[in-house]
Amino acid sequence: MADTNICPKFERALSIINKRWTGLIIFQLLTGSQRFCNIESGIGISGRVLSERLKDLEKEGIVKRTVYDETPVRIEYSLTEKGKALEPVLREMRNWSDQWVTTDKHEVM
Amino acid sequence: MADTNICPKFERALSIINKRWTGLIIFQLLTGSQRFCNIESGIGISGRVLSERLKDLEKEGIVKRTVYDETPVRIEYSLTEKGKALEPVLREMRNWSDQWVTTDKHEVM
DNA sequence: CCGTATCCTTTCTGATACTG
DNA sequence: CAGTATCAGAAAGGATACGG
Repeated sequence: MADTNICPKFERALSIINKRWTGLIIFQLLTGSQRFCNIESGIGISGRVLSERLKDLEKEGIVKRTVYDETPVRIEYSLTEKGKALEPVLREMRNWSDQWVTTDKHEVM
Repeated sequence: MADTNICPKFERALSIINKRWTGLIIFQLLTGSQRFCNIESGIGISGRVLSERLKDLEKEGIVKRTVYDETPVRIEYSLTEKGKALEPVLREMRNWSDQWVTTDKHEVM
């Protein structure tokens, strides 16, 4: 993507996580397994995009898709170890936003 | 933007930081003040977009633009307190990428 | 419920060219 | 050096409709 040379791994991490919705999806999954429609309504993402993101994250080994063979079938998404390891990142982000971000959106950039 | 209800501040933070290049720009600025062209060549961003991002970040109070009245004039960009406070976020991200991200790009998503 | 396929609109980006 | 303006192509997003 952007092949600079500062730090390839870091840049790659950014390209994974720094996509729209991804942060919210992981944030949501940190609270536990979720079904597709829960995530969808939980963060207000469209189905098409959520599907896309979940597949990306699955491919990256951050999210795991589990099929419970009940009737009707139940499918849940959860974080892998790699995904859970992102918790500190999100936590720090959360701290930062609590401290520095104002809610009054004078002008949303 | 995405008006869900999980955590407005957090979502806002994401919308600020989760834009392409922003992470890298801040990462770069954490090493100290930089001039426009340094950032530009440092991370391989086009001037047009860098200019845009810097203005965004300035408006958010994350980056400060300082004009040194020399001849020729010198302009440097640096992080504000709010910007520096992002260091832990980036640091955790860095840790995570060191631990979990592989460089072999089987297929860059 | 859990998606995928299509289509259409909006946004983003980079290249280029041009000021102070 | 430090940008801004324009422009055209690429990418991303949402809505809808449909299938397993």
